[in-house]
Amino acid sequence: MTVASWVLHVDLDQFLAAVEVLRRPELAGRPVVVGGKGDPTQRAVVATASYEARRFGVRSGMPLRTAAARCPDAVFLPADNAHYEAVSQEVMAVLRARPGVVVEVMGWDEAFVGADTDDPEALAAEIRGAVRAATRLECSVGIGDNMLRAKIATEFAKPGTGGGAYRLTAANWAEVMFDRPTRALWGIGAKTARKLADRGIHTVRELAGTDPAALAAELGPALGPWYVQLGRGIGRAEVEGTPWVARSRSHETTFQTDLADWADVREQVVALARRVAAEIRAEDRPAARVAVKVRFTPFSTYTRSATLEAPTLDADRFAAAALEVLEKFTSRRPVRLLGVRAEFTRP
DNA sequence: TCTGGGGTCCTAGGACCC
DNA sequence: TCTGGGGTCCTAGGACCC
Repeated sequence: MTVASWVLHVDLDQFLAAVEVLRRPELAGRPVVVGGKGDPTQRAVVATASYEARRFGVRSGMPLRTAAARCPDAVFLPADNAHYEAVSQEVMAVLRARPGVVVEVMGWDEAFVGADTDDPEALAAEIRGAVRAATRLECSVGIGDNMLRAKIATEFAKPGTGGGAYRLTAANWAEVMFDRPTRALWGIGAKTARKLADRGIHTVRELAGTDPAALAAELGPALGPWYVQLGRGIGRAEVEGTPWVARSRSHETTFQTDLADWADVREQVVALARRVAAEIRAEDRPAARVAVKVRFTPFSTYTRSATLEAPTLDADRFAAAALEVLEKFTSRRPVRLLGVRAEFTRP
């Protein structure tokens, strides 16, 4: 056996629902839907549905109202982000505790692990056991020769389809992926899949065989060639362990009742700006730009932004700048959502 | 059944400068 | 006389992901 460099993608199963069931064991086996304030009559969407709820067709991103229609017996729970963040950190600590590994966190419920080993399946089994022992949570592990393949491999490792781990490398990429739609690739969404289909590219095989320069001309100088690389299973192989430096900080709110009075809109923008300002001050990261997002009824969404005269940590100045940007909007249609974002200077 | 919240990166056009 | 080409910043929008 030779020691090689591997990428493992660790993905917690039905994370939010599983965490809620842990603190309320009587919910085990029941359809559980986590999202919003846990009130399916409110404007909010599903953050995570348990596998039992998914059997009724409940999916992430679906309005809670729809989820309730599909699964009237589901238990609806409010999202408790602070708790999920804490549990997530426990899991990441378990991953980082393995000797010699590099961990790159991708969200609350997933991380890449870079490791040199002659038996990645054994490492995957060790990780699953360690996470289970420390947190009582289940996870699936994708094994790959780069991050793209490891990430996609996780889909084949999930409960119901896989046995907890799955290996996807250059050796079986064509066999496993070539007949699948381009949408199966990490980075190709519904819109891009349609654009590719319009050009006669439906499968991963067809994408892999496309001339990168031709796609550059049609879909952009960077994106076009990148899509072809995705089709070929090529991606970053080095997992980065250095802490992520955020580019921006933002808050947004969807109002349960649209704001019809522009005075209320101004007031809410100031409140959001002050929340953002408090956070960037706590992080000591001055805002260089401010952006304001407005979603009018029914759903048209626009963003306006401006570079500040000088980067600032001052809440009054930041809020004033946000109000100034808000004035770039001239429509006075009812407002469904407001957002304020601070962008940091690039180091 | 009307569509959350928090992010990142890419693209393209225009301004502006040399 | 009304024409060049490159580089960079600013801004808005699009797309994707968790």
